[in-house]
Amino acid sequence: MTTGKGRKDLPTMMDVARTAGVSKSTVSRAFTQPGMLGAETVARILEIASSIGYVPNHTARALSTGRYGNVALVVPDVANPFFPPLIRAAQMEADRSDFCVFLGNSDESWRQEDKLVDRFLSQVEGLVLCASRLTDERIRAHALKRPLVLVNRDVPGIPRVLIDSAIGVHEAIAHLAELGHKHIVYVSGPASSWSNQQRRAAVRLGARQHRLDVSIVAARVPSYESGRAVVPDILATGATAAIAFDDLTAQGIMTGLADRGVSVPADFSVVGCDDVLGAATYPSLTTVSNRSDETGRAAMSLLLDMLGSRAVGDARVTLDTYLVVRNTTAPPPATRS
Amino acid sequence: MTTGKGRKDLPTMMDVARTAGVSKSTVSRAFTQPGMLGAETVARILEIASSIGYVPNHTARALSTGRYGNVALVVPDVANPFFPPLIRAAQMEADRSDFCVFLGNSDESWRQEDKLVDRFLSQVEGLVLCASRLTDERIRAHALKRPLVLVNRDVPGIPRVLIDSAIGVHEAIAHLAELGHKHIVYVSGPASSWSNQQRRAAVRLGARQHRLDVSIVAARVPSYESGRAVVPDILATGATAAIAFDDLTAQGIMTGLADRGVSVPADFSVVGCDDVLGAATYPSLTTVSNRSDETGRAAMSLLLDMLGSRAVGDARVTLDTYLVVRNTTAPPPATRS
DNA sequence: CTGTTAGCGCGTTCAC
DNA sequence: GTGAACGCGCTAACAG
Repeated sequence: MTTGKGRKDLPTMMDVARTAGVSKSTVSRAFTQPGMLGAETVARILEIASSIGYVPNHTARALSTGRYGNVALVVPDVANPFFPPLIRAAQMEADRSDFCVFLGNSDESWRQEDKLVDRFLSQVEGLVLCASRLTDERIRAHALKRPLVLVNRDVPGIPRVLIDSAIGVHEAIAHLAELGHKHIVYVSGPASSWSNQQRRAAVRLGARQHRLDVSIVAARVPSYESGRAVVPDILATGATAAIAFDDLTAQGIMTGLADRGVSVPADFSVVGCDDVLGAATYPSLTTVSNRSDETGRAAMSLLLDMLGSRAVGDARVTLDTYLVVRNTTAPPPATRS
Repeated sequence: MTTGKGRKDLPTMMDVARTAGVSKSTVSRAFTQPGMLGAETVARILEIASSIGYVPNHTARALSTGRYGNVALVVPDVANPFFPPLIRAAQMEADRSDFCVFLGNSDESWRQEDKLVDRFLSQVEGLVLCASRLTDERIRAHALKRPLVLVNRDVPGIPRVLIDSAIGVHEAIAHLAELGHKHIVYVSGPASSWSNQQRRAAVRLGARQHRLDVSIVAARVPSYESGRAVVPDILATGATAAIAFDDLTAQGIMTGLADRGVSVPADFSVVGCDDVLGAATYPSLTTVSNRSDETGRAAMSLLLDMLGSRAVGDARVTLDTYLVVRNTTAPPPATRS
């Protein structure tokens, strides 16, 4: 049925065809295969088109070609400073190939993420899932329907780009050990987060190598508030240094510490992850680097390659990290140890 | 024609219909008007559908109904910390009404923005343009085709939601005047930015009221680097305080000042705008508040209202601001004035 | 080089 | 309560 009367309808190919005295096909070709038409014909059609404000209907084109010209990008939290640079880079990379990008915010929930993916599936050619909270099975199921690229999530068989924070975390442990710390705490992030699992494992391994005691304190959601909230738990462990899941959490921890009169780094050392705050905090935060923009670009680029049917097999891109030493780490207080 | 052989095709309504022994229409109704069907029929169909992974094709539905179920959100720079909370809020508001949202990054370029809008037009029901860099005419032209909501851009006749930073800026001027400053400088943002024009005007007006000298220094793009780069120009004016277009610029200025051994706030006062950094900087930044998340939610909500054809006329929502005094402002050095 | 035809997947009148 | 037929705007065969 028609779209109704009151609605403002865009001019269609037919409108252009009529006022140009040609058939729809000709108009169509003027836009998709100009080489097949007379140069003047093309010019005239494009002229008329723009004069009446005609723009090819993306949707109708998609339906008939199966090429949607859209991709989807799903993240757990747009407002988490880790993601905006990634989103931006991915967006611009997609744009270079004239793709439109849907943005989804899963709000750290797998249900929401699953819903979004289903909604996107029928109007995109492929998707990038960042730090997906879905189960491996769901991811595989979705990947069966559309090309899929994962970011910071390691599912064998699914193309993925991973920020290998293990290296940076190892450096952080070594750094703390060298400073003389004997007992550290890892403040974890979301349980379903691959990055969190990787970092936790790296902390455990590094601690063993350097013969450090390590406690784990859980901050479910990576945020300033979470970090601030778990400070009592952190202090209760008796550790002299903390490695946080991310910078946001670390920043919250610093505030919580300050609230309790514990000064950083004199009384307690803090290390973040992701380097999203730059040197903005005071003291400036020692943290593990990241390259979220490169990650976003790489993931989108990989996806576009897949769409170009250039087979990509079981791609597994890895970006490594390093420790950025600033001013929140120092030897433990002399009274301790 | 068909989408080809090699392509992975989603299950269609027809597939569900066949394995359920009913017609396509019935399947369609099961999803859109369950009330018209037998309760058991509906259940069985939905069951089968999800078992074979069928999801209604958004695109085909859009084509036949004219309701795309999509909206677009365009911002100048996703990575500018002002926007992520806005994007997030807008995204979630749209999601509450089951809308998918396209994200566009205009990269501070009107050409890019125009291109994006055209690409979006034929697959969305409406759009939100944030801090648009387009001319009034272009905006009006686009608004003719699709419901449009502006953020921080004031075009009469087009629904818009504005953060009225004038109030906060006035407070900032009063604050500086009270501290004893006689000469201040406004570090401007993008020329085509409504917010920038508004802030500049507010600075001018406030300065006149308080009998302050005011110089203008231009930082084309709002960023850390820009702020840092214009510090020589700022110092050259002989002013004792600066109001920056935004927090990013302010942060850059603080760094540039530190590079030259000018200490804040003892030697020089700095005020930001947007309060995106929280108290993360050191000294913590005195700034003008913003409510970017509310703005995002309000804009999207307004757009959805328009789509629900609840006429909205010439809406002009305003969110006011106030000065957040922290630690980058103090009396000017005694040696001066 | 250009016009004609069929059909992408779905929603929706109509009949049954 | 359910099935058949048409059309949304466009592209891709097929003629000419």
